[in-house]
Amino acid sequence: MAAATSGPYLSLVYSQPSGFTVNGMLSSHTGQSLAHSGLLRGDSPELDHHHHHHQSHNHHTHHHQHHEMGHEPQSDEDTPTSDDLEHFAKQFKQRRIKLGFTQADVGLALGTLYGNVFSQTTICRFEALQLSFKNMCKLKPLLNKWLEEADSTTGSPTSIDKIATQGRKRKKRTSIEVSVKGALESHFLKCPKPSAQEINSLADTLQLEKEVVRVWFCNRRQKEKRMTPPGLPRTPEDAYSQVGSIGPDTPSPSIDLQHSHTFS
DNA sequence: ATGCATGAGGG
DNA sequence: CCTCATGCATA
Repeated sequence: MAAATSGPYLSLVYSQPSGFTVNGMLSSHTGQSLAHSGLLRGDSPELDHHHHHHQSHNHHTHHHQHHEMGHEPQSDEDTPTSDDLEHFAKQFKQRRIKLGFTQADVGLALGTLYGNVFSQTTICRFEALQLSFKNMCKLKPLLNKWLEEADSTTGSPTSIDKIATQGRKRKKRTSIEVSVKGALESHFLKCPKPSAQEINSLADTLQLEKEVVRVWFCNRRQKEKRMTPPGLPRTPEDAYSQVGSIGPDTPSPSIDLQHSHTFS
């Protein structure tokens, strides 16, 4: 291991992922195979304008065409609610495990099915609802589709694929000491969006690179935007109680963040 | 399962 | 610079 701690990472050529393999055509499709449209991972064309859609809220702006509703939650073409996502995530994980697949397997399978490969990390975060509401909505259909395939396909020959991405040397993960983390968190509470100057000062005080501090704040903000915000104990306790008189569902963590758009 | 990181897109 | 989607590397 010649990896030094926090060594100078050079900007080498990056083996861009654009060479996504479009193979993976399952030849054992009992049903009908579908031709997916090549969608690069990095598209993100959906830019919610300046309208903050609240989580757990449907804001169908222009949809005067055909409205079918009054039955099951989310059939295929409607924005799910936070609760729907939560339930789906649970179901998904359970089924996935039952079928004997790992999170990594699913990520790969999605790549084979749609051309969009996902990492174990993303699947994990989806199951744990640790993604933004929008991101969850985007991934749900994909995972749902996978579920159908996985359980319907009897003894499918799981195809394997290798994703060769990574030609550039990634900076080694900086390990921030617990005490330093605590300091950062304190500052975050005071000011979640410090200016460059503030960041510089902090970096100097904590003896960290400015970039590290900046990124830390960015990541911290993202965490606040997750569906399952940090510091919100899901009371893992009393989760094994299989009482038959359980409620219809679990209390939805309807959280509302996302605001403060008042310049600096 | 999660921490730190990269990169695209937008100002 | 920020947000946001995503993931390598690591605990």
